[in-house]
Amino acid sequence: MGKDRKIDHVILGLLAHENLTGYDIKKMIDGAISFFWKGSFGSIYPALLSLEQEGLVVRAAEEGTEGAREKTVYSITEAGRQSLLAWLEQSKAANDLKYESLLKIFFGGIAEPEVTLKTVRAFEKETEENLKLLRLCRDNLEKVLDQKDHLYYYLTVTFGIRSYEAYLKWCREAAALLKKAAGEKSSR
Amino acid sequence: MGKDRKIDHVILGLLAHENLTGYDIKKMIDGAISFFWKGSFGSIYPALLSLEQEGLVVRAAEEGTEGAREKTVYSITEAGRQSLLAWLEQSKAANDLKYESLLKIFFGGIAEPEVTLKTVRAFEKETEENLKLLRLCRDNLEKVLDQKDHLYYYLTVTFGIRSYEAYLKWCREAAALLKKAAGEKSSR
DNA sequence: GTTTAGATATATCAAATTGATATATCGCTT
DNA sequence: AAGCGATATATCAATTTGATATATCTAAAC
Repeated sequence: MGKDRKIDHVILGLLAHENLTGYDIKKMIDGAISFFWKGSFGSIYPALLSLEQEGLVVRAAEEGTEGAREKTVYSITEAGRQSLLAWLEQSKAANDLKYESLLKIFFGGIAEPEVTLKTVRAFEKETEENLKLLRLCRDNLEKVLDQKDHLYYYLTVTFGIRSYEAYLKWCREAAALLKKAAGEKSSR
Repeated sequence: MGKDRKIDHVILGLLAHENLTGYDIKKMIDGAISFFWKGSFGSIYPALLSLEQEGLVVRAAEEGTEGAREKTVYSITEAGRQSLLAWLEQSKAANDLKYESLLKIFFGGIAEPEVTLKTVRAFEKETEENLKLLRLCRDNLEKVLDQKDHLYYYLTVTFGIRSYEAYLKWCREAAALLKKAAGEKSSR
């Protein structure tokens, strides 16, 4: 059973690029990968302590401790890099989704079609906003695509864009079917 | 804080349609909604006890207890139906995704492009299989679309199909870019 | 100059969830 | 009669969330 902490891979992956504090890690997750992965302080800080004990990360040397505010910058070790690589190389991956919107749509038969139509509209609006952000992101990335790691970031962003575009197309179809259902109901 | 159990809505939604045991609920989740929502026995059984205490479900009258194997069939109450409806009517919804595949792709720069290409291929294969199943599902549903609840089931299935189709399109683009990156590397 | 608001930084906790394991019965085949 | 897979419930450690608490630093506002 033991060793099932997904957050470890996120932390090691981010630290493989640069030294970070727990707070920095949270910011990175929220900024760069939140559209397909989330993480909270409550999992990050305990995981950092645990990774340190396992020797996969170490506290980075502090420059100028003088009067500096207390913070713990972490750095990945060679063992950490190996662990990360081992995870990357097993191409199997668990993709777990929890779409509360779809759950509401699935159970829509319990309420009037208008209720589900509202759920679809809310989902559509949220998706439009997310899509707008990701497109901005992509436009910026395309200017620097030649640089080493940017291809990989670009790939995840285009995944998000393709997905969101498909969601929006579906939203329009779904809304049309629900309006039809609402119409049939009222004209009986 | 309290009352944050998403599994409650799944259970109530399923019970709104028919009486079920905890085991039945697990089977329903696995069969009908697993492509966008999962649930384990470890959350279902405790939730059923809790919902019973809150008066949202009751143990259904057993027919022919004679020699029948022990099982607990649950039934939704009027209060349960109201609770479910209240949840449906607030169109806000939390959609939480955990794509381990994308996480591996995001951190792909640490390994050779071939490693990420393998991850994309594995994701593509899994998606193709899922898509095949959902298309079968849709074909069967289209024959009975006139029936009450089937529209809502159909909507979630088409959501899955549209998403998976978009994933596959992206997989091909991603594979092409990764092959190019691998080629540039070897010809330096 | 000082209050105040927002960002930085870490820690902790109850509640929810996962994934595994344990236990036992039933129905079917060998 | 043995064995296997499905039915059925329960439990537990480990993980994760989301909230809350605490404290400092920075910059703007007054």
